[in-house]
Amino acid sequence: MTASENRTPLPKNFFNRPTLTVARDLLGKTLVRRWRGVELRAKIVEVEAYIGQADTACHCSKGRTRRTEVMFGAAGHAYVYFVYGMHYMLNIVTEATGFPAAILIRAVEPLAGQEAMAALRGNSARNLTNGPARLCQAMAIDKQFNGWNLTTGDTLWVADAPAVPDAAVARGTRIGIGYAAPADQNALWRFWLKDNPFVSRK
DNA sequence: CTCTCGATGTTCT
DNA sequence: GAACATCGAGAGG
Repeated sequence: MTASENRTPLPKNFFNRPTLTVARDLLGKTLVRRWRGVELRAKIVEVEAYIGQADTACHCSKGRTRRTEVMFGAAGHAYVYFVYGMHYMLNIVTEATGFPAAILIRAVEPLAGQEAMAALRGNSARNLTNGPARLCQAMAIDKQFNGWNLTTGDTLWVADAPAVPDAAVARGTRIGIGYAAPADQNALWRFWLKDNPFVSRK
């Protein structure tokens, strides 16, 4: 088995660390989804961190509600939410139980199962996985995975892959958070792989 | 390439 | 009732 075919799920301890560290280390790892007998695989190429109740960009800044409950839970679980009346977003919960934080997966690069992904997106779609809602559609990720344990290797998980060197990592501000306080809008909490064509924006 | 705009339903005020 | 961690279509350069 080559590194690109690794199925070993990242353990809870990988996610139970400072969110910015986890975000940076998630780059290059493999998102795996078993769907109707097909294994969909994609490399994580862009992420954003949402950290704690003091972060006004984070949903958890509104407190512990039915929606944000998962973020207050154990690391390594999925936080999937619905926005704009039509889009799902995939996040991974980080840090200790009781501290709300998560990482939004913003873009991935398809590695296997591209035909199924294209069918899920609608075969006329031009952009397969370069956006948080697009990748959810391409990998059949919806509300059923909210609260899903991503560390067991069942149905949806993150597989280990070789670490990405610092020279390949870029960092900037988060996207689509104009409602947040200026300091939070300016935080460099978005990470992506330099020059990767599947990143959502330049 | 850029931009503007509408879709659509859950969540919280 | 307003806002929303977005996307795709359509108009224009």
